[in-house]
Amino acid sequence: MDIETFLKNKIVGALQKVGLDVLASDVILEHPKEETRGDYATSVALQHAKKIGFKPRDLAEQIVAVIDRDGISKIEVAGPGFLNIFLKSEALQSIVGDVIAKNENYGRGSKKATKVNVEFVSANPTGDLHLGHARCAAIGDAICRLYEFAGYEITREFYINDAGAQVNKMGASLQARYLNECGLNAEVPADGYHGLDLVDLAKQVKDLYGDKLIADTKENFLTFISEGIRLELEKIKRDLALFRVHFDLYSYESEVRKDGKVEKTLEEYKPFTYLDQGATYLKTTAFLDDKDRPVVKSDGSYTYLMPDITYHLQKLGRGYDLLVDVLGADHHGYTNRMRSALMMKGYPAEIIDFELVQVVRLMKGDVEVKMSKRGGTTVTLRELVEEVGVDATRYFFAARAATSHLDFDYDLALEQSSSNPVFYAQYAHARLCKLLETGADFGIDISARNLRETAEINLLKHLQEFPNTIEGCAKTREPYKVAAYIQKLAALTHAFYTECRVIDRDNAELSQSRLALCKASQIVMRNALNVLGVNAPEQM
RNA sequence: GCGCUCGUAGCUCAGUUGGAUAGAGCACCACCCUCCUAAGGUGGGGGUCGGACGUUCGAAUCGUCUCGAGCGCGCCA
Repeated sequence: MDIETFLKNKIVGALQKVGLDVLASDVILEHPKEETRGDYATSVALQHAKKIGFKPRDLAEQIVAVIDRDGISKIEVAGPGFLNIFLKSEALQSIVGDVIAKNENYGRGSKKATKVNVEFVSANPTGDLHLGHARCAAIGDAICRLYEFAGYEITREFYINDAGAQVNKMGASLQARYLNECGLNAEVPADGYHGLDLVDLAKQVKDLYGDKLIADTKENFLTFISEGIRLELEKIKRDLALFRVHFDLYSYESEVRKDGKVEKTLEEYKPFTYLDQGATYLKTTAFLDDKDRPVVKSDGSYTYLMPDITYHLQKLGRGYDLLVDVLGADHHGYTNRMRSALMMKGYPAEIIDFELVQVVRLMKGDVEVKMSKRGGTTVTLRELVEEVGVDATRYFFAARAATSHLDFDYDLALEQSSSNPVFYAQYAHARLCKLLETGADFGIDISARNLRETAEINLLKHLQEFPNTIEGCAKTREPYKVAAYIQKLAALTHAFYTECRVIDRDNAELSQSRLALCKASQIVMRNALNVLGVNAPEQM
């Protein structure tokens, strides 16, 4: 049993003796910043005193009087009624053996029955992935990794809008570029895609088809669209792989629309639709929306919303307990429409959740970098990765709350010093690996019984928090808190390294205990970095 | 006008769902290698938590109002 559960059970037991029924899961243990306040502190007495007509301090005194002291060296009442708990050192030292035994599974949550579908990136197949997609990819994948590590069953899904107006524009733009490649005059439409990446695709199309597509026929146009989508998607998948993001499922809008599935869905929504000026509206205001939304235009074609609803219902039909859509923050108006539409079918509002990812500004010093070097309109994911690397990019994007605007500091991401958080964490891991290698002949003492320095104890306590951190971050989908955990772990590791000499030929027993702590810390650092999709190098 | 996301140190951001003296990193200043990676560590200055009122033992956190920023409010996606 881990220490926190062990303590919580003791507290619950004590509360029972006083006549209060409290669940162990409702007991909140804190880690006081000041050592004088113990290894753990809790405010249970303040929270529950009123229920039985006690003053908080009196209840706290009662708890101290009756609590089982096994494993506890000291427990005292402080301030308005906090309980400060001091552990016996053996209790803390036992963490080391626990971590080493579980190794790559330390921190992994128990298997949950919840099946979660996370849809993210879902970029239109009309151009390269850019900065915004990169942040969505980093956050989306980190959320998935968090969920998986915490024990949830997850599906990573990418939705491809291959049927709307956007792909028609892309097809027309590609056609113009192709004609240019064939030495003919043609202009990319004003509202088309002017990026130079389409020139590359046009060359590829020409290599495949020669000049067979020159004639301006419907059939040829459809070929430009299908080939364009295929090639764009190939690039997107290649860039995602480079970024270490892999999807379980790619879903196509064209598939969603097949076999009258959208028509059927529309039919099912009949009780919630009405006609206005030739267009069909969905009564989303009956639920959470502030405005009804058109689903069929007056020309008979669907708005984007209709196939989107069909698609979400199809996802739910596959048996997920929760859908998560990771979207750019400018899509926030979309959330209530979709949620309302699902509620019309009887789903609870919580069946779907949205992660709104705020914009990224790329900064070089005080100057914002807006344009891509290659003449494109924005900086692409590929460029970013080539310049600063996958690890730094993923870490920086995942290390901030999705809802907050992010300034990505180019120079900082490249810096090889403690200023750069990624470097700082990876360096801590490499240092631990080096110590373990150098001290390999000592062997490791899993009991870690010689650890008692402040730097050692602080590190032990932090290692102990890892499983709870994972559990909590997964529930709230906040990978940036894992990054915060990593930074603290790195700081404690470096402090330990400086203050405690690990390999000491004159004191083998102490060395064995400290090497065990190194091993445990190395495991936790590696597991934590892995949650963010960042490598843990063994040497630097 | 309505809605969403925000407003915390000079800068970038946390703040464990209402707890003790509001934290971290960067930047700045001063220290620490005869010894495992100084690619590191220790210490220091720096705050009207945008503002006001309210809720209670207790508010950066919850409520109302207000000021400011960004985004959204289409038979676009």
